Amino acid sequence: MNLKQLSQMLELSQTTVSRALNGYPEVNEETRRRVMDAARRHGYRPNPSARRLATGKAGMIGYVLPTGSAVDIDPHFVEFLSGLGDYARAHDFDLVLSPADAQDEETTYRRVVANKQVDALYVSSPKPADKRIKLLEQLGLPYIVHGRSEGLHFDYPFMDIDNEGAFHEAGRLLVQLGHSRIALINGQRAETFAVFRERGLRNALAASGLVLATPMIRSFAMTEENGYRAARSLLETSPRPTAIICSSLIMALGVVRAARDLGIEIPKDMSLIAHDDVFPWLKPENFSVPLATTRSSIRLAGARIAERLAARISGLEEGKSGEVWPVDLVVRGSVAGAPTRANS
Amino acid sequence: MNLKQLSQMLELSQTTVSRALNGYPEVNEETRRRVMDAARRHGYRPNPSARRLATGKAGMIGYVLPTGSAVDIDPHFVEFLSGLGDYARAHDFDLVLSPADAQDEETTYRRVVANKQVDALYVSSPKPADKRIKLLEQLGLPYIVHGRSEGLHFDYPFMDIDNEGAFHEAGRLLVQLGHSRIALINGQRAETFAVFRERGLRNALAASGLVLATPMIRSFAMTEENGYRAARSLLETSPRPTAIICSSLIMALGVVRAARDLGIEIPKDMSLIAHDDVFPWLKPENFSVPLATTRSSIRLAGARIAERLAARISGLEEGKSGEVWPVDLVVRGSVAGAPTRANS
DNA sequence: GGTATTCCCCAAAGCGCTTTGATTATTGCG
DNA sequence: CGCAATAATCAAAGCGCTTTGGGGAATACC
Repeated sequence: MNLKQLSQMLELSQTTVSRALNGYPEVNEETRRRVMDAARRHGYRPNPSARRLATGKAGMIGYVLPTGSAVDIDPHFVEFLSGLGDYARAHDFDLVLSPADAQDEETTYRRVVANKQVDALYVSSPKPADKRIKLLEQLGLPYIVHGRSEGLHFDYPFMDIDNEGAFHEAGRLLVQLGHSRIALINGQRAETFAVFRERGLRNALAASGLVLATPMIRSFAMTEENGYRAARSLLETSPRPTAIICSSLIMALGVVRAARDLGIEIPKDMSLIAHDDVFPWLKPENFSVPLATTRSSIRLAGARIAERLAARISGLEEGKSGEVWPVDLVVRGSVAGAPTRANS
Repeated sequence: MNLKQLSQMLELSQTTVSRALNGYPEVNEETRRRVMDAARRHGYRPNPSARRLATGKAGMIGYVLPTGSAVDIDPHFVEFLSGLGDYARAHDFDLVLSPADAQDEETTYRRVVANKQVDALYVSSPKPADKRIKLLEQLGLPYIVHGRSEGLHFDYPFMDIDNEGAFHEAGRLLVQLGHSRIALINGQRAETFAVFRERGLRNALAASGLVLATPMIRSFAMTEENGYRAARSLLETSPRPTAIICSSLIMALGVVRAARDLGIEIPKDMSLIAHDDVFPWLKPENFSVPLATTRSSIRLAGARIAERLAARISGLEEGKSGEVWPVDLVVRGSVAGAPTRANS
């Protein structure tokens, strides 16, 4: 069933039917009702390709997916996607993933924009001075960044959580509990969130006259194995840290394993706080010692970004406004006062 | 730069230019070279919407993504996607995710097909007698199922791993090591893979005159927490199982935690084997006791499915052939002989 | 030499929609 | 009553591509 057939059936022109369906004012309300009704009854659905060709609007939002044998999409993505998908379903648009060579995403961005394949894009895992943001700004397609870049000389629309504040809080708590040797196991430095988290922790320590020394920082891709290695190398120094703050629950698994291997008890010998993006399949309260976390649902972020993208597409949202969500600090059994000298 | 401009520039008709570019035979090789060359130089890219409208081909493959507040996309999906994305990038097509209400995926499938939004679909997590397969068969769009259904009275194209064989092997190994009380912590029964795995294990036991009794089976969504609960409930019975086979690495985390809580040592008191889909962020060899696994890369499966979908789209692959990949059994420290009576 | 092939290329007709520019009723106003 | 304004509809022109159905020129065949 296409427009032509429908309009013949109604003995109206395609123009009128099209307008009736798309809510244009220059059509009699009675007629509109008739049209809407017939469309529903016959299950008429405008052909998206035709509509796209005519309007230039795609009804889809896009994401450039970095791929390559060396590239691992991380499991956070799927949670984010859940949120995005929820909103997208409710508002009837699809998502296009355009795989790109991780070495050369620019080509793909340009292609997607030039072809008008999508109405908006979202950008994730922004790096400091991220080129993709510059590019999109220049290409003029609506977009939102999930996270933040740094050192860009213009504003851009983003949605981020307060990584700095979160790790500041976490650090402050540890300091209050008497810890002074606090280590950080972070995600890769190339990611802006890692920069912010480090900064937050550093400032928290500085506020009490403490220093976050380079040897107390590890930055790696967030795998269990890297968490283990980082923790091990930290805990084998002397004097060892009495507390670790860690950027992901998955890494925290490795940290816990390292502590166990070394006979270090949590929280007696060492406190541990990790950032929790809220996975349904791995919960901090179920760690052998319930894990204190800085918590923020990445899924909700996905839904919010979808919402804002939709608003931008339809012109309801403009400007370059950034949005920063606060992060909860959830204290659980993995934190305790710093061990007394006798223990350490 | 569009076809019209390009053809004017070359002083050729759009027909000829189009044909030259798409490799049709009725064009002079010399002309073709000229055209190809000009197209490259001017960065001409056919507008996909127009092409789609004209040909009905979309240049995209689709996936209907079940969503809803109660639905969790599981982390396996992202690994699968990595593989799919790798292939898609290399062969220049995009992926469309169409979010659907998990309660009513049919509507979305119909829409996607009716609109010709994609050239092919892939279906994951098939259930026994999966309705989606019937529907697609009837709608006539190329598709491939990742996994298998059961009880369908027709053939369909699928790619699956040998779940039955894998758990058969795993079971056989345990039996050979003297285990007789073997428990299964499985994924949800609604998933066909869970049915196959149970069957594999059951047959392995039966081959030695043993029985996989219902009280020795647990079936839940594959989260750490469910792994813990299942293991706990199994290990608190008496006599308790001396070995557990578990359907996922994530669940295995919970199993290990349960064993630890109960003071049960792996592998001395209990052997453990889990299925490993190969995540970059969680590796079985890094469990506190290296975990024996049945291993199969879900990422490779993604790439293979993309390949087959592409072949189907271009008519290179036909028929309903299923493809079953063998699964490696990787023995590591988490398996040992059954404990002697004194220990159990 | 004339006719049949083959080789290249073209004009034009879609694909299904939106939108512009008119056209035909209807109503309002002096 | 006549003319302007308003409302409601339509025909037709794109959007950028593929593909059908020819057609002219060069080559082959008898």
